[in-house]
Amino acid sequence: MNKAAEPKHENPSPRGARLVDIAAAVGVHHSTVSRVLNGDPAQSVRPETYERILKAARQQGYRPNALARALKRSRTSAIVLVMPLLRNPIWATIERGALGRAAERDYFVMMVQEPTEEPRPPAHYRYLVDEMRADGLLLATALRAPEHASTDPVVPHVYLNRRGPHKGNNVVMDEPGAVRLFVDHVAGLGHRRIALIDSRAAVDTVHRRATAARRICAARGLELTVKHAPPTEAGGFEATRALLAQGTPPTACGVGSLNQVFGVFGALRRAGIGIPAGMSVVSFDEDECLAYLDVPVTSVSMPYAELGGAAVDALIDRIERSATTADVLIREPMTLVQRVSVGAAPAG
Amino acid sequence: MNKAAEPKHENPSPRGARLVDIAAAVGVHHSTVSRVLNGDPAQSVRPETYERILKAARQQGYRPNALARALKRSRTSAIVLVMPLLRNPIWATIERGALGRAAERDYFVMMVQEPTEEPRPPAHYRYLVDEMRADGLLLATALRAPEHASTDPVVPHVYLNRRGPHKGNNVVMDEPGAVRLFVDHVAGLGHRRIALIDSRAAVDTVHRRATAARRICAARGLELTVKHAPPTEAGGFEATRALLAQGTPPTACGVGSLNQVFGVFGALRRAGIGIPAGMSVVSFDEDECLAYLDVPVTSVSMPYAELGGAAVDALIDRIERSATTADVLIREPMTLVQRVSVGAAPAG
DNA sequence: AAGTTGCTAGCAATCGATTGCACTCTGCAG
DNA sequence: CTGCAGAGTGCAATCGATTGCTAGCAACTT
Repeated sequence: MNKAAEPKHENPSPRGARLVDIAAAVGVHHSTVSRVLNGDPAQSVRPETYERILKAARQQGYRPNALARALKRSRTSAIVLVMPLLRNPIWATIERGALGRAAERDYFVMMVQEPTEEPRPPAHYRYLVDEMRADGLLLATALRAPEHASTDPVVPHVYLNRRGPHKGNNVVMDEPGAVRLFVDHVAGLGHRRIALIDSRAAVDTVHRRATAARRICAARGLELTVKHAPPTEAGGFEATRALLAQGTPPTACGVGSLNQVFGVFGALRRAGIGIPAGMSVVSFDEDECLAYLDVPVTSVSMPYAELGGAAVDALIDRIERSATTADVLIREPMTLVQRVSVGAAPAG
Repeated sequence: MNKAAEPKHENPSPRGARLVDIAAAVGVHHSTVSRVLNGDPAQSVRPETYERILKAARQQGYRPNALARALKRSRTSAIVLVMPLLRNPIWATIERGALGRAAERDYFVMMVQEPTEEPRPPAHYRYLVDEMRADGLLLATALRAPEHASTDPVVPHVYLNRRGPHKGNNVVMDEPGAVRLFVDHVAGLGHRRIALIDSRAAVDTVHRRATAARRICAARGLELTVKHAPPTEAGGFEATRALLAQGTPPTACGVGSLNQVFGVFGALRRAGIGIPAGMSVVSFDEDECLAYLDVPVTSVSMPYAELGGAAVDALIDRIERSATTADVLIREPMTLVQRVSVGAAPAG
């Protein structure tokens, strides 16, 4: 601690100005400054004092110390977003939606990456709230909840794009709706044998899509094959090869993730199967690049930014009003982006 | 010897246990607990007391309040990562590298998204340090620094994948090396007219690549065309069309971003130009999907995770040791991933 | 003239952890 | 028996902001 010569005596603190600094400049008590700056309605101040405080605060570039404030208020105004680290662009979209909404509501978002290879139970992230780094958790880890229903002291949290063990704090996409869009479209074109290539069933969204697909296909008398594979190019490739090895392969398939789409295309190309002549393909992830592939890919476009925003809203409601919110299902706008990878079923 | 029959001091705080709670349970002053838990070397405690403190802390699941600690220590152990919100997968990789390194060094990372449509100068993010939400800034906003050299009170910060107005706090990739890899490869196959399709020149990485390309091509007597376009599929598409409209179009091109690659492919396909027969293509972003396109794309693979990690190291060094670090250039491992989108130059 | 009201503002406790300093014991040397 | 060292702890200030309560003072009411 060598005494660094501070040439500027305006601000004794090495950091920014504090309440006491501007109080000293104006000649009032710092509590008065606090009330003025926070617009305390119970406080009345002479207009002149008011102006001088505001001016001094501006001049000194006052920024409230978020730590001290949070400590006193017992509220950090920060939330943690726990996300898997995947290349899938939907996560970026969800993130954008969440960050935007959080900013609107004056919250900070701290990101934590879920190690994909070794996912942790949501309870693992409790410490962030216990250490008072944040007020609540936005859990976007992909896996379904096999864990013990956590009855320990509850930390505000909301599950994003997955369902947790309890009702009331889940914000999810209308996956059955997306599946129906896909099935209706291809069934309308005469396809009777349908496939779903998706990530592993332990992923909640995948589970819901697969369940919905089975229900919908059963109701329509369609034959369904579900293939689970890693959400990568290689995963899509292998799943497609397995599909083609069937006696009577499907003629239309929905693909759960963008990366798998590339693999599906690769496998069909290698097998000499034309798209959509030999196989119709629909992606459940919409991305601009799909329009530029050798065969532009039809996809189901889902409102991921809204999903992120709605999850933030739900979490903040829980934090601020300790509200027992209801599960949120994001439906709109969900559209089928028709390009050319879907065609009529082959005759016969 | 008071045999406290586990008086189970009901934690009066609605949040987790505090130092005073475990101090009360053990029957010592909370300052003693603090020293024990922090392993203060200047402290001597009876082994028995030591054990009881540790046990009580464990029992009550003590978590230090990060806010109070940071307030007292004047250090938050958190850094902010400011990133553009782009679909480009390199950002996810940089992020992974940064988050991993930060975790190793016991720092938290708070993400802030740079609005892509309306980028802000780095100074805009100062408030995060001024409000003591973090100790420093990792600036990964893409634009080159046109701003006035900021001489105001310095906040610890490091520029990531771009260069700021000053030396010493920039961590960048060896873009000239990447360009050389590309040019050497295609020149070695006989190409004499080369193009670079990249984002706008205001982006620092783009500027460095373009500059390097001009220098290298000039030195080798190669003809170079640089096209700037948005880092999107549409951008790559348009740039390629413009290129093909030239009297004697180039026969090999490097493409700055993954999304543009799709556009380039689309435009070449539409123009009936084969890859690599009519045009060799190299991507400056490596991604697994490139291997699965109809013509697998040769790319330059760069160590983005290392870049993110090195930037975190540089920033933390600046924060903790207020060190005047040197600029960091990430070179290794940088490789040319050869696939099939590059071929010999057309004869003539 | 005394009491009441309203405006303006200060005092001090508080949030939870850290840390320099001081204090109380023992044991032991002088 | 006195003094002193050192082990083992406690006290209280501190970080910066918030907020319930108090207090001075002027104006206004009976």
